[in-house]
Amino acid sequence: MPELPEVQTVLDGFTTALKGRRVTSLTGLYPGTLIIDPDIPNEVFPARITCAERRGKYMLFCLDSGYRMIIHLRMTGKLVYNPTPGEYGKHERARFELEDGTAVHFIDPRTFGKITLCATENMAKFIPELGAEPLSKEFTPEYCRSRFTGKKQPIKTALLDQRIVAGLGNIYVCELLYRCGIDPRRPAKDLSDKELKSVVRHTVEVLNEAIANNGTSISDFRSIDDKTGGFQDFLRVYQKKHCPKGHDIANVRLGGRSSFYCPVCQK
DNA sequence: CAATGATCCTGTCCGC
DNA sequence: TGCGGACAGGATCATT
Repeated sequence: MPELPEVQTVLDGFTTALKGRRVTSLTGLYPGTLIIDPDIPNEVFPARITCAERRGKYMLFCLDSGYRMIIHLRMTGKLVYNPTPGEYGKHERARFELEDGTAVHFIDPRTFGKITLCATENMAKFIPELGAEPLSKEFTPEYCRSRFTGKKQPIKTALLDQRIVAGLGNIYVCELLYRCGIDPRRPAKDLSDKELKSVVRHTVEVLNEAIANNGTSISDFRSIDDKTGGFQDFLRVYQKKHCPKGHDIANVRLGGRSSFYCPVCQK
């Protein structure tokens, strides 16, 4: 499931694959996958991508036709560059055709992923409120304190809230809390300043390690070249039976999500 | 306003 | 072997 490091990996690959190339068309192949802002005409393509950035788990693109594109992979979305054009299996939900005849396929078995085309001034309508980028200087212990004050919900749930921190998902929150030695069930408001410092430090640490390894290939995550990520080899608690120290891992549901932690190491 | 729950969707895995 | 059911979960919407 793509979280910040996986989205960054896909974005880098997609940008590289499309660098200097003209996209001749974008075709939606499943109802609801391709969303088009009613304020824009249909002539979005052909176009070149002139800029690409990530915001949380959203990929944002500028097109030289003057419009914007937003891609969210949700659970199972993948972008696959295919140098030999043609059909691409039953889970293909959208297709970018390039002028040289190659294509990028949007593959998404569970169909939650979305590609949005919109006018620049309408961007905000298609992107929800997002909190701090965890790899920016905005993400500090003081920021966490301000957002966690009065929050009774578990720290795990608060960190998954994209309005508080943008880009974290279930895997990395489980992992960073293990590194912090913090029980995921603890109310967010109860964390000490020292613990918030630890949360920030370990969030940055785990995300940077994952990015360096091209993400985590749990489920079926692949980069655009269909390569697996490598961070799954470094997971310490997520879907594990034992933590690195040999203790049994517990799995509780918090906010409807399975939450792996070590009852001995995390207090 | 905060917190919880249902929803979307399909591949995978488990038990019988 | 095959079937039903539980499970996975990001974001959104509805409910408490």
